[in-house]
Amino acid sequence: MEKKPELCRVEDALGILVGKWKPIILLNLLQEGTKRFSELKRSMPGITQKMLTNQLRELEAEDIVMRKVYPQVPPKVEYSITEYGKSLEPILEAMHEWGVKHTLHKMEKENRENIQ
Amino acid sequence: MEKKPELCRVEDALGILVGKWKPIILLNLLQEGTKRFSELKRSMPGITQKMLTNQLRELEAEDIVMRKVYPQVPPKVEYSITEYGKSLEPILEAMHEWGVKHTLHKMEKENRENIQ
DNA sequence: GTACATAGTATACTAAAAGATACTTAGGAG
DNA sequence: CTCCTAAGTATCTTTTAGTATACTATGTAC
Repeated sequence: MEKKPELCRVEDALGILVGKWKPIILLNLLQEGTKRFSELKRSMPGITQKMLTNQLRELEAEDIVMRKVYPQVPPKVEYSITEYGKSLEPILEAMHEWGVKHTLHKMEKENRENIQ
Repeated sequence: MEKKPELCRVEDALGILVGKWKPIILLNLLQEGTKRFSELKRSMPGITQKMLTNQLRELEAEDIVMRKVYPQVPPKVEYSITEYGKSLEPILEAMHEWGVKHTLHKMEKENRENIQ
């Protein structure tokens, strides 16, 4: 672990991943490659137009997501993960694995508590 | 990457790490081993009593942090990372490394934009 | 000329997280 | 007896995140 907390950049990574929909968006795009706005929306039941646009814009600003506009009517906009964005994959993977273990850990704990 | 988004546990890990002070607390305890409440507070300028208690309680509830009360007056309470909590270290480490790269990436990007 | 489609924006609202500030508890020092 | 200490609680206000709903632009099909 880093010895100089003042140089700690954990929060930078966290800042990019945090947001109710960002991990879902990233996982979605990592799995499917490229998706249109409407496809993304359909695959995230419950998200509003505004939120999806919002979160995509933030990811775009950090160079994690690419936005490609086709000059057509009705509009067509495609989103995909940038090469740079793919560097987040190991972190997401590690978090997912940890999350799975944590779910088990919590279940075990609950069992112990219920027995006593 | 996991093929079944409905089984995705990324958010569980995220949920535990998120909070304005949690990463700082965790890093602090990982580096220093065990600390008293007041020591933690001193090493985090700007945090309020309430917030520190709050975040520690949440970490304790997830079995990440251990709380040891000495029955004295004035009170003495020590906090430390649990064995289980240490399993978060690789994630924090990965995030820190990524964060460092991201800082460089952003600087390069800004330079490119300023030149043009 | 009206309706439809997609990818938005605008505005108002609610809920959740964080911050500021004051109060509590009980033994020991003076 | 009054003050000090450490580790809290309690209450209130502010800030930020997220939701709901309505509106817009424009080429094509009918």
